[in-house]
Amino acid sequence: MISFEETIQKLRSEGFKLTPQRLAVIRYMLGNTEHPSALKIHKELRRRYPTLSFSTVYNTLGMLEKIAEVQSLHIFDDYLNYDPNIQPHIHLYCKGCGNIYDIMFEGRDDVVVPRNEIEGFLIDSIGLVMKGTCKHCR
Amino acid sequence: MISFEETIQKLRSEGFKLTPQRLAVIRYMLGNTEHPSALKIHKELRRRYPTLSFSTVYNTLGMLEKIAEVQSLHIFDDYLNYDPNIQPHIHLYCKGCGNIYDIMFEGRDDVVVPRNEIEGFLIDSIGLVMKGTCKHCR
DNA sequence: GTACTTGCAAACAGTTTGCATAGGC
DNA sequence: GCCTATGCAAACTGTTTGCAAGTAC
Repeated sequence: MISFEETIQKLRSEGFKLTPQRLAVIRYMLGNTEHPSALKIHKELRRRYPTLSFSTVYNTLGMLEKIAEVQSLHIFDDYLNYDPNIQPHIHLYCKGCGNIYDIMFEGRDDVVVPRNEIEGFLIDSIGLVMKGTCKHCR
Repeated sequence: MISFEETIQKLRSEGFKLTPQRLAVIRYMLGNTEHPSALKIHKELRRRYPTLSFSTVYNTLGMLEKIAEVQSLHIFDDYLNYDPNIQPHIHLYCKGCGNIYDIMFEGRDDVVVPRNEIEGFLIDSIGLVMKGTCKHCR
């Protein structure tokens, strides 16, 4: 998600209707670096849109994920987090403050993943999954 | 999970009882590089242990995870996979054959994560989450 | 006016739990 | 024999779906 206009444009061109609920989710996610859960998004937006339902939040996030304006993250066991940053990047979850920090590739073609420490962050566990095509299947 | 004896030893010393069901799960996981799901484990073992229940499979996997002889993996959206390899390593899931390949750190202190290709594997997406403690919380 | 979207409630699926019975030690 | 483990079924939880009413276009 780069800008409001670009996202709106893409939705229009794909035939999605611009409802107030969808626009609210889009505005909430734009530039949001907190990696909110669906619950958090729903709770926050409900203050201004009291009838906003969970299914609409999920529907909108699913729509944004389908047009690649948002990605869902499996950081915790029991729910998903959503990220408007769709560039390839790395997540550091701090067990102390609960923050989720981003490390970008920043134009580089690779990132060095250390076993112990990265940018002052002390690593307990590394979960790295890549999806794609193996050499036998190419 | 390095060996049968070492795992048995650890369970005994932690006060866990060695039931046929638990031994079956342990034998099934030992050296298994397929990253099976609980469903797969249950289905396979049920051929020899027709009354083996899902809850016992989950209970046993939970026990093995607690004593750090197994780790659970969030590779897919809808279920967990289990891995007896508890060394830090990387998973490559091939959309073609469905295999999950391991890349070990192999004594090194870091792994270079490229954006496009690794060991002949063509990368579509990278999911990397590290958990630990940030510099402010140390 | 015609779809598509919403909001509610019910369904869904993987995992977890409660409890009476079974069995390791 | 004691106490934990098992197996069944029911509960749980985040997410998804069905459908009547509402609304963007």
